[in-house]
Amino acid sequence: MLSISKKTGYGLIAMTHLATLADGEVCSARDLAGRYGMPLSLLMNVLKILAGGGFVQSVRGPRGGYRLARDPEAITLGELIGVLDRPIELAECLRAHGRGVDINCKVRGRCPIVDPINRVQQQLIDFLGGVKLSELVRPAVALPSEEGAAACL
Amino acid sequence: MLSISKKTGYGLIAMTHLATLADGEVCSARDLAGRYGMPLSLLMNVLKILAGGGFVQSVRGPRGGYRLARDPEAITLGELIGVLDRPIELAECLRAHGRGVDINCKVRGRCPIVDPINRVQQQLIDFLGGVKLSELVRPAVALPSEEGAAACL
DNA sequence: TGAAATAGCACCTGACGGGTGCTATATATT
DNA sequence: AATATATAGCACCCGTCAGGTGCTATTTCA
Repeated sequence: MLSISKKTGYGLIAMTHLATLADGEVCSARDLAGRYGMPLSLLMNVLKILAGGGFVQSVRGPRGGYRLARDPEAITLGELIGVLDRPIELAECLRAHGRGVDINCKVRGRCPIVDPINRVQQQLIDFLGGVKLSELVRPAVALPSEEGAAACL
Repeated sequence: MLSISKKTGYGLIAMTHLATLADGEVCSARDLAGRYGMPLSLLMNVLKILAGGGFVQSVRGPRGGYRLARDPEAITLGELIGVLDRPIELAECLRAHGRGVDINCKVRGRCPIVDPINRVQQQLIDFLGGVKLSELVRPAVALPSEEGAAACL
């Protein structure tokens, strides 16, 4: 399937919102979930992963929440997908060993499409690695209301 | 998940092999399955789908098999993924209504990432739609042996 | 007539995406 | 100190679907 998981979708929504915050400001998971109609506990899982990956900083306690830990210019769509979903891997045999092709296949004869698919995969990785979070925020529509629903992802 | 399904993988292997056949020659599903170690009945499903989609022609009866129905130059990776896997759709809300954005979301407020993701998706579609089967075949390694195994996809 | 091939079902099964709930821990406010 | 609000970290459930198997019908060459 060539699609983005809901986890990644929720993560992207959260990240784009956090990117609109003023310096030092934080936003709670509850707030984010309420704004965009995302399931709270699932969003917390996502934010936890993002915190572990160094994408967001968490502030505990009342008035706590999350803020971006890095410049939106320095975060790419490829990275986020890699952390929230899984590293981009068009085929099992193309494990991300740097840029090499790893053969897990129980192939005696060579599979005719490993090389071509690997080429395509590299282009895909390069492409997604070039899409910055800041670009996703550009027409940034920060929702003002407390309640909305984004069940689309 | 950003990956190619096994069905698509099997289909690609089959198509690349068929692309190496001489004019008028056919290759049976059994032969293909044997060469590349693909499960026969599953491959037959795949070939059936490809036949239905007008990508290959089927010849029934003994000495029958499959051949390409179109010029490898006129078949794109994007098309094959669309038929064997499903149309490329990064998010549910981005149904392939031509090029428009369709909102299935139960969104009251606007989801902040629909537009950016749609842009990315379009670029992805354009990219995969530009990869021709003929390009995948280029270093074409047609397996000579009767038996091999390509369990990598 | 029989063997070799595709055509077309129906069905099984394991993995995983998506989601929920509970408990522990940190911290600001009172 | 107490309490309320937040994150942290689990354990677990469930429906869907990719991946795969098996059987039967149909076509067609030898």
